[in-house]
Amino acid sequence: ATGKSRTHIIGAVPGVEVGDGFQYRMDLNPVGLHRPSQSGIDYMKDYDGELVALSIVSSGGYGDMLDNSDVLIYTGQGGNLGKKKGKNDNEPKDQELVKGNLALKNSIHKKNPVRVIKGYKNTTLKSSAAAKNYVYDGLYVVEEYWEETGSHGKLVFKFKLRRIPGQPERSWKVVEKKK
Amino acid sequence: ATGKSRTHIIGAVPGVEVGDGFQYRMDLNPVGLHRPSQSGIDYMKDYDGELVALSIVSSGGYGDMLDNSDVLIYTGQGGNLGKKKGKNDNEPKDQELVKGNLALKNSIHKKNPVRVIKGYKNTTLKSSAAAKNYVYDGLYVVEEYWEETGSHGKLVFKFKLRRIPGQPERSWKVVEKKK
DNA sequence: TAGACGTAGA
DNA sequence: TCTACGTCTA
Repeated sequence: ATGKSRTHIIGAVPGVEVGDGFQYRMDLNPVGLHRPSQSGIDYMKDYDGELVALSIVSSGGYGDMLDNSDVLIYTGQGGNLGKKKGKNDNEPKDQELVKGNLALKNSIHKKNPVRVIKGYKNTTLKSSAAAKNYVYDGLYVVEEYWEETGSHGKLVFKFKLRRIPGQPERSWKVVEKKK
Repeated sequence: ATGKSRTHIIGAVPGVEVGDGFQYRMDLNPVGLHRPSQSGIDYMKDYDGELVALSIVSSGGYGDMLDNSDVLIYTGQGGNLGKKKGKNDNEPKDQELVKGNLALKNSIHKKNPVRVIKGYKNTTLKSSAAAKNYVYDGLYVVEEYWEETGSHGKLVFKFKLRRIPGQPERSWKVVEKKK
């Protein structure tokens, strides 16, 4: 919470441990966990020019499950899946294999660790009185991806991530809070 | 920076002194300085049912001057003055004497103190290495307001605030930073 | 310059 | 549900 680092860190971030909680998306930036203020996928250009994924935030905004298993299915970005406020461009469209989606795909064969932050908006962590909406869940690898056709008939990417073994167990309990 | 207070505080906020700096708009919320995440005017319903202004953030986004004098001219909200990203509703329109604008107007005869936070986006405070984009400038009273017609031909409100005497001098120096 | 799993309050 | 002087990266 000092100045601003904003470095492209691959893998574990010094000083950040599994279970660390943060109140706002933007609090993830200065510690180096996840730089974008809204986008769910952070990525960088690798030494060979390929995009690789650095971290993802899974907040349930795209309908992805948030359990404590070691497998996470993450929906790609784009296609107007987020609840748009813009009046005109709400029409769903095909997702494209670019930017964050392309980075996640590349990370499959790169086998690089990807940080996962889970967002529990409108929920309360049992062990914490203060509002910690985002919790660092540890390092994952991207195992595979596939295409689906949403109920709206448009293309959607799904990425299957698996938590790397040997990391601290997640002991916190998530409790739904009625808004 | 603990939990969240979010109380409707009129006047000075305990623990916050003139010159205190904050990095993000949202950092102003938990300390009780200014609750809205984007809106420039915070207000509440007074005991008599009238809206009164609690605080304003002057970031220069509406073209207001930011000097160190004791008088501040603040532009009302609404009318699509902020640089809109929405594609369709960019058309400027008359500002209305409601919400924050009405609260500022009422504060004239209420004579209640209004907190002023000055935003120096894309600038650096000489005395601070870390990014402190928002600085608490102290308590002001709203002396008068008037209407203007913008270059676009639409109605705009202007509020004249005067810094209450006897508060600490502001010693920091603002230096423009090329982006 | 525009897009993105943002936020708070009315 | 929508507005609001947001904030980051590409």
